[in-house]
Amino acid sequence: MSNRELAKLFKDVAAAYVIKDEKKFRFQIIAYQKASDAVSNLTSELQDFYKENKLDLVPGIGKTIASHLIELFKSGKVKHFEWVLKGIPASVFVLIDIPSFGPKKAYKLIKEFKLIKPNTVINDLIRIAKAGKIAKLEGFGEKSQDDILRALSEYKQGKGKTTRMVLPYAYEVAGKIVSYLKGFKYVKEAIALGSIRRMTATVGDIDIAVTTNHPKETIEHFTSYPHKERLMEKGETTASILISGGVQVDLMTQPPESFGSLLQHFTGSKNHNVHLREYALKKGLSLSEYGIRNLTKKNQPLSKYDNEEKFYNALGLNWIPPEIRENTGEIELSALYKLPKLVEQKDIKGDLHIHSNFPIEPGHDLGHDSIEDMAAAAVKLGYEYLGLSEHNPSISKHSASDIYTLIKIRNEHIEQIKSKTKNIHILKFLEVDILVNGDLAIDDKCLNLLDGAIVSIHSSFNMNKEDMTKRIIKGLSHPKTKILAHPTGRMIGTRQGYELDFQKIFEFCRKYNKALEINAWPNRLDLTDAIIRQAIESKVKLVINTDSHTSSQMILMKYGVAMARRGWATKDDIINTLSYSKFSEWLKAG
DNA sequence: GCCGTTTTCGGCCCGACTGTTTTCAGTCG
Repeated sequence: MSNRELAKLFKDVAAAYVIKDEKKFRFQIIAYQKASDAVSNLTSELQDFYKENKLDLVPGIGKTIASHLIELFKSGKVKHFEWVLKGIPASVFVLIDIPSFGPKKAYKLIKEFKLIKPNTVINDLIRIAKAGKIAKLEGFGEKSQDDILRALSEYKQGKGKTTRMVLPYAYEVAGKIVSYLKGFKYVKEAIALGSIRRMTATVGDIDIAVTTNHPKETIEHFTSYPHKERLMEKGETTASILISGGVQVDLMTQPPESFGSLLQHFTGSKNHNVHLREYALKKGLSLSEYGIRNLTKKNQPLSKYDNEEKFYNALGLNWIPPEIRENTGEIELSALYKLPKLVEQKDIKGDLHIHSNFPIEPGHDLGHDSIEDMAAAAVKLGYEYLGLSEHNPSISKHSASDIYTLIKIRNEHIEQIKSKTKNIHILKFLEVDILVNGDLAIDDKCLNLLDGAIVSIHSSFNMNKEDMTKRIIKGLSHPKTKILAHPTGRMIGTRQGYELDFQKIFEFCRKYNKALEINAWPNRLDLTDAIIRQAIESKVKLVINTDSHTSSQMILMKYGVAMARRGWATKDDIINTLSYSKFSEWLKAG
């Protein structure tokens, strides 16, 4: 069973407990919801943990659930789950995947109208709603009947399940709304929070916080946003709208004196906040977006915090960078004042994965701008060095000697530019294909013309884990090979990326001094944050590159840096924070 | 059912909003 299916199973078990007796099973419900959440955020398959006898390593899975899982993987079913789910029609579990439907509402409707067929339940319920039968039920009314009807038809049309936005796009959309809000006279500060501030690779909905002493007028202004498609909710301090493209935007307001707690609360993540509040409770403190309440003394006024650092400090913690607020140990380390100093954009000294428009007749896409333009952009960014790494000349169109000549011509051209350009070091790289059998696309003679090779997979993506791992390690084995580009090959939203045995890749890279790339391209963001962290724990060096095909794309570096930060990378973990002389040493070292 | 820098027992985040209600239940983040 896949993680997705297991997460759904745990979610269903939690829902079944809610239906059975919410009070009695209160903590089982929390436990199964947590387990579901944990499994869906896992980067490797839970079944692999089982095979390696490591289920107990998964946070949120304890002894009881682990034993249920073992039973499940061995026999395909779990007696305890069957008991919990007994008597609840399968159609209930279809409905609870639809926004605004929880276990209670779903069960009540299913029971009332005897909708036991899971495949037809949505259409059946739509028909019943249209006939006006739901409004007559106790606890329902005309309004909720309309809401149900809309939720069901939106779900049927595939809305609500809208694909997540890539981070840079969400950033841009949020930026527009933020400036719209900042243009309003009563808004003091406006900032995008949530997953945008944490810089997750994809963003579901856009969260924005503002400080104002006039929340009512501000919410009025927000809900009249010109690109609004529909108002979702509007209260005294918060509101939600749907904008074109089906993107949900949530607004939260606070007066300026509570800006710190507002930032903290609305940045999340949810798991970070839950854990932080549990941590605070042990000290007798209760946290909310309004501030901190001391529970140990009676009638204490709420302590307010106008900035976030003071808020964390009040809990005995160092301020925690948003990118690592995922409840993966950051709170405990912060309490010990031992958080790592994460890499910053200003630490980056060069970009090594750049495609110019030099006519090298590559097998894949060529860049659009000249080497001179790329170099100028690098200077502007304050870099010390730039690695030119067009794709290798097409091996289907050219003979080995043609390829050698093409690379040589490019080298000569680079030398000419180098003699004119004194303020940046230009390196002769190439992005070389790793062929199906693990050989590199160009021969030793060609490779020896280079300062270094970046290697990557651009064909036969559908290999199994073992074969792909072998293929990549073979490709990395050449002494000129220094970097593995976009290691998983994923394309967000369109291609899943191949599976690799990362422990083997890490081992090889550490032993032979190879770096794994963090590719900053918006649809790639590859490596992912979780694998970056594992790589760092395995003491593997990383490099952050933009894979730019125009000079203007080189500013995308910040998204690569963000992924590195999410993976807890410090400056020392990133090769292209080295000065040019240190970097050259690394390049030449075997 | 999970978990541990006061704990292997005894805790378990906090609040907003909506609709259907006259004080609350359900859902969401």
